[in-house]
Amino acid sequence: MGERQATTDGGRASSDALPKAYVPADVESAIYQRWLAADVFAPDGAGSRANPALPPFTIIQPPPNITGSLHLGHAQRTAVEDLLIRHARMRGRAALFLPGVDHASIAAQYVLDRIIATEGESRESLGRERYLERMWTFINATREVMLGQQRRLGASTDWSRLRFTMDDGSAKAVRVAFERLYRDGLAYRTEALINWCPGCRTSVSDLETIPTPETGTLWTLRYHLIDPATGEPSATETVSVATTRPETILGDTAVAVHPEDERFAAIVGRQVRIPFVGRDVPIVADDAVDRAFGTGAVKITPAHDQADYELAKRHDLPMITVLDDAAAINEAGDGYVGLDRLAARATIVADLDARGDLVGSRPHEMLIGRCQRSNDVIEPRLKTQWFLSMQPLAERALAATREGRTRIVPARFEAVWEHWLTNIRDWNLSRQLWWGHRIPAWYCPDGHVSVSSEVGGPAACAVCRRPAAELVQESDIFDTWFSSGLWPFSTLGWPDDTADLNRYYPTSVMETGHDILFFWVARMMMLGLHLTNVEPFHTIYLSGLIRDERGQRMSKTKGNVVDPLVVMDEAGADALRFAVIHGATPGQDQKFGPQKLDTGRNFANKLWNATRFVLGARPASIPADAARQAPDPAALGPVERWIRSRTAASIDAVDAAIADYQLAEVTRALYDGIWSEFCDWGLELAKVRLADAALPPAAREATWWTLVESLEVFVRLLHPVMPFVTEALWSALPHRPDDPALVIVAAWPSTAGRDRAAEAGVEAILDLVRRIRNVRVEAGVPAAAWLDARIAAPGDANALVAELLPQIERLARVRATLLDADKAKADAPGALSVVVGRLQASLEPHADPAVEARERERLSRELEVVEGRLAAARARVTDPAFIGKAPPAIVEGARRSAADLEAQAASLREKLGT
RNA sequence: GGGCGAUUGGCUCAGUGGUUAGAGCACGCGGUUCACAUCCGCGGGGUCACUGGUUCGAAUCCAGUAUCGCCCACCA
Repeated sequence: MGERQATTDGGRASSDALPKAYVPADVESAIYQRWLAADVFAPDGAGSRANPALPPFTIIQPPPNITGSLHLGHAQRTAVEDLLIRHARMRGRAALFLPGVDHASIAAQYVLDRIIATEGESRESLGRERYLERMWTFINATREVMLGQQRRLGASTDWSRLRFTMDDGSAKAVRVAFERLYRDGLAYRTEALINWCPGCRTSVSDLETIPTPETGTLWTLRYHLIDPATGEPSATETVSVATTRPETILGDTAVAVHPEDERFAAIVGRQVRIPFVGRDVPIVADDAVDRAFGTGAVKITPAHDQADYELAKRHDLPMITVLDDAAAINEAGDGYVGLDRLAARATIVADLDARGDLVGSRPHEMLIGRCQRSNDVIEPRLKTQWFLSMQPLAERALAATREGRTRIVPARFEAVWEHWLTNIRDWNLSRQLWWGHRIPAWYCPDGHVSVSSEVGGPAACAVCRRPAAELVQESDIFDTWFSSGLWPFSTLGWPDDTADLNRYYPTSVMETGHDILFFWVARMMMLGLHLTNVEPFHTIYLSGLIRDERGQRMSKTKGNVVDPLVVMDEAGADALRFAVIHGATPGQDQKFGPQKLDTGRNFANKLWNATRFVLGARPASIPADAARQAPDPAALGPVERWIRSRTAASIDAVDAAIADYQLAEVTRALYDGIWSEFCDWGLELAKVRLADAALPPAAREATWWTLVESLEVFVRLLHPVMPFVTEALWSALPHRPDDPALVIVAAWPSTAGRDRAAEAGVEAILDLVRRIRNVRVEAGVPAAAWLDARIAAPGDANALVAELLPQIERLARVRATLLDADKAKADAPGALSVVVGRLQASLEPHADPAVEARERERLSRELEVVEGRLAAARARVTDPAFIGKAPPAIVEGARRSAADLEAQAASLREKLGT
């Protein structure tokens, strides 16, 4: 299959092949090809090492819109998903990461319309068939760009299962789902008030209508009451109403007042005449009217206002549509027919003024609904459309999270989830677009409705059995989110009873941005529960949004979109992945600037060079092709035990962070573990034994195998975050015969446990080294100078210090003499004193009075600090409230720390001679 | 109008009750240490937004305030 066998051919311990710095681009692409060749992405691929006894782990990728190239937000999502998948894969789970693309009907049409407009064409000029052909050409091009970006990022998606929301499988799922929902009485067709976008010429959902603040005008105008005696409008009796949309008076069918408003009590039940259209309409009383707003009386336009629509239904008022598809006045608007809504508004205001019925106007702050896509002002309109009853579906979705079958990360979004699902309104499924799934409903000349999931439609009218030839299919298509809502199971073969559906459904984690929690996640949950009877995923992981350096949302119109490809060209995919995961606090937006990439790039380089060093430091007694072996326990020194224990600590930290979805914490733990501990201290300490020709070979071999072992663990731990550099290093490291050739399918590390005693012992020595370095600098000792040092350690620490004296010498740049524990006090005059914990050192610089003076000053400052802390510590341990109420372990800790400080202060005082 | 989030060093952010609040970047000083200058060593820098409360103990819990941001909502 691949160019390698399933296992390594033993070690290849050599640094010759590794260049001095990690250079990503060419390495990355070669590695991706190796993964593909080894067939490791598919959970059932030839290279899979999944344990069949373990449950599978499935992530269905949120399908990006087909319309364009990916941005940093996609890169972050993919990085997070891929991290989870790679981790699960290494844990031995059959890990399916299923890729896909969304047809994005309204967004795609919007983009294509603008493209063809530059060619002098339009939707209408092309016609439905040619338009759709054009769309397929368009998306076939963009799709390749997007998939290339995913590969570049290292997404370990199973390309054999790539899906598209417009492919045959999705189309079938859509038809069957709709038929089920229709039969179950949840999908229904009715005339209702919908959000109409005149620019896109389609209805849009509530979620796609963006409330936008705007300063409009609030006009006050008056209607004349009908004189009951004459049946004609009275010249004197009027009622004033306030409106921001005067053109809608053409569709007014009532005036409403509050039932308890005494100002209007006398006229409730009377009629007013609507100007221009000459219609007489009633004055009704309704609680919904706000007495304090405007004049207290409100004109009612049921066909073009949500609140008016609700009120009209309560009062059984007629509903008159006055706007057409282009939002121009239709034939109901008498003298204004054909005028655009805004032109009509101006004309009507002028005409009212001319009649003397315009009472006044003032600027008015308000929220205007605008189209998420085209930014046109949305007009509410009456239309016959398909809707989906949401309440029964929402209840099950709510139960799933309330009862813990699905968990939302971070948990605070559960409150948002609750609120939205408990106040949910029915979903308008119909779109007057062409690009998408056509609603599988057929109408017969008698108006009967037939819904069918058959490709060819129903054989006959479901009601009157008229033949299919006489039926006409609905021309509307589905809201693009309808097919998206089926995604977790349509991708696995639903509605067919497929092997994939049985094995990988329900899926594991749904990762996506918190901005589409309602658009998408809630709908997948509701449709999934209804259609498959099970929660489609057990965890919803919500990512934050990526913003630019100034905290602004990235958007094409702002021109601040960062192209992941450009970023990866500069710093590599690993660096980008590290950066976006490093900032990935669940649900929290992150700002992204180029400087954040440096951390990841440098980190990859650091690990790269650490590996180069280790490979190059192989003792001559170990053959270059030796298979990896565990270090001989009998030959381990304190340093080796410390390295192994700290490596185990890193495993624990990473495991805990992943289990809790604290992915940023994963990068932090690894950065600290690899750089600050393993490289800064582990390797430096290990160099001493590796270079000591006087030691028996077994000791040096144990040190080297310890380094190899830790490095190998770190490479595996880091692989889900930085897959490329770790894969490159994996092939350079020696392995056991049964290790796989690729780290992507290597086993996740497990810990043999910590060695707390070794950690504490070495940690104390590291503290001593740190303090010596610090003192040297403060005393102005030249960095290159070697000082004589006398080191004192109390009884039980003495042996360890003795054993690690060479390491202390190297790291602190001193020539050390270890004093007998009994005679530990003797400081030479003029020496630099170091006191840390229970260890002491005195350094003897070249005789220099200036250094001596600085040294006394330094010790006084240090004593001051120690005494301050000591005072606080004493106060605490003598406080009866503290002793009585704090847990014993805390009290004990405080006592110990007070005693240490006391000893330290005493020794400092002695050195100062006070 | 309701809800949520943020507020910690110059910048970007960790840190949900326990000694002395951390990191990266930036900054200052020093460095030809044989893995790495994409580096090494040392250092300066924070009354944890504010006010009050709970507690032996608060950046952390509670209440309120302020500023910024987001979500939801049919005052025409």
